[in-house]
Amino acid sequence: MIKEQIQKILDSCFIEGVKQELWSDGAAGSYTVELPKHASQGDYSTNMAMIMAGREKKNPRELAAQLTAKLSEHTELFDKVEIAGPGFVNFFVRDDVWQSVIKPVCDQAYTYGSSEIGQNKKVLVEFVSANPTGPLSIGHGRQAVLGDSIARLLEATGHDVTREYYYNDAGRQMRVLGQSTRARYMEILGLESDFPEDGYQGEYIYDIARKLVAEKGDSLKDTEDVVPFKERAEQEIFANITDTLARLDIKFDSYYNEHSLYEKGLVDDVVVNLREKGLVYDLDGAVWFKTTEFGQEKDRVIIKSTGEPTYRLPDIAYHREKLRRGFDWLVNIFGSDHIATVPDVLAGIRALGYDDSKVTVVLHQFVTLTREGKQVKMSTRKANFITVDELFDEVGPDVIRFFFLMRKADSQLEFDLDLATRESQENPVFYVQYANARLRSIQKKAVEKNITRIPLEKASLDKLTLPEEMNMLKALAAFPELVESAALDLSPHRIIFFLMDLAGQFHSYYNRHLVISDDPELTQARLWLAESLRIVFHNGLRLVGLSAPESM
RNA sequence: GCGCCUGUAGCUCAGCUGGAUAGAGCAACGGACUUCUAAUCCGUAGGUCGCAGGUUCAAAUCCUGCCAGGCGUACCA
Repeated sequence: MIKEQIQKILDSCFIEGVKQELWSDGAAGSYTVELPKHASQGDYSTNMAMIMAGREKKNPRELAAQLTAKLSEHTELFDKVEIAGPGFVNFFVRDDVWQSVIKPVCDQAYTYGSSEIGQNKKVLVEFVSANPTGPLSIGHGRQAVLGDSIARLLEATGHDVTREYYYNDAGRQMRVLGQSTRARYMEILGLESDFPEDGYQGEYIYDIARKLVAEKGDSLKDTEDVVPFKERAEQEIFANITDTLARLDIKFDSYYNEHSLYEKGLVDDVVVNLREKGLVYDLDGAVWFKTTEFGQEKDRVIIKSTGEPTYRLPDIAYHREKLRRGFDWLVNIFGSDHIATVPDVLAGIRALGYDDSKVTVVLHQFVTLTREGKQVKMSTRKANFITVDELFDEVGPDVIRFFFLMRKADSQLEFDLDLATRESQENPVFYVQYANARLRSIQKKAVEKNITRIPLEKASLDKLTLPEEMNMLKALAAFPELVESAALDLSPHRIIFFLMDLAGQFHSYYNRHLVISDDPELTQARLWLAESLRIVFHNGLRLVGLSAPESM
């Protein structure tokens, strides 16, 4: 908000200069207000003079001097305005402007940082979307946490968010799951069984088979049909998955079954539609989609010669359906192994006459697991992977969420099992939560000492003059902008880094200065600062689904 | 071969649409608890931002070419 004020003032000075013919309007829209790295360079700076100089072949420092003269008149906001370096103009904002940020923070309390920039735009966030063939692995965990945190950020910025889980219970994978379950069932009964070569070897299949034996005895032993086995396995595994997600405080608004697309004829309809447009053809008994017309290297099969569709076809139908359901923005969270599907789906919806710019795909790289400094290899089929559940039992939801959010999606994420499970105290999540708990503790102490906060209007906030205090106030002021950009860029990791930075500032301040001191006026001012810090810690933690404990 | 992602301190990673002296945590070393929680703090040390060119007043950031790693490149999902 302070940044916006500065931008406005800067714009008006720019226009004024154009009218006075000090410079042309060539630089309009290309100069920026930015945050300098060093305190000596002010609170904000602008590169306007250098941009103008580049276009007009004038001396940047001369232009900067003229700009500075205009800006210096705004004493309601600035202490001073300086020219520096090659032609930067640095703004030094008055202390009382920073001090005044406490009021909106405390007034808005748990809504501080939220906004309406999303304008109620309907967003569908699709994530996890794992087929029910086994428990959620660490890789799914990253996706679950990433998707849910992105959804939370979008909600906080005024979007109308739907969380959706898309799955397929009809494909080859599921048939193998049914066969695997049947084989284990027979095995438990002591009967001959043929475990499929590429079957699911996890212990959980035995659990499901045991339940079947307990419920049905050997009544299924002559059933050649794998469907009852598949259905039972699916039911159990899905219950397990939703339970795991619930433990992480992740809930979906809808589960979309791929099968329903076939039932409604929506898959066939895509083919008919594309055929009308001349974008599909038959070759070698298969049906091909002319993806080359959309900039790709080669055409792709959408229906195999066996008559079965490839994954592309239902995916295209599904995405068209999302758009038909009235969503303005489709956010898909995919693992990097799904890269190949993205261009096909985009080409598909474009071919069908829909706007593919409404689709944003967040691709996250893989999670590598290390234990004792060595990488652990994982495979769902061989069931030698670590599940989200197992991890949960060892470290709890906050550590899981925090670990997965500490990296941007583009980076491969190394999950150090020793660090996560061993000494949980070394974990940075506690560093942030501890700051929140300490702030609460200060407030409790004040109550014990019978010190109650006087109304904010009566507090002498001008007592907050320490550099540490000014820096924290500046961070508080920047929080709403941060939430906005983290939401629009779908980058929850920025919230994490902000919180770690602010926690560092606060811990340092805490060790050096007393909030509750002999000076009653100063104590009041600092108690209000503490309250606004606590609010921002709370809001930041909740925004990415972390808890904000009051004591630790 | 081609496409996407990554390469920044010993390790794990930030660095927003190019900006002025590249940051943090861990690990290492030395300090701080009769004061609001030491799950904390203070200090020291650590860098040719993979390499080479180019664009720009300004490049870790943009462009090109190499090198290294990951994921894809199926009539598997």
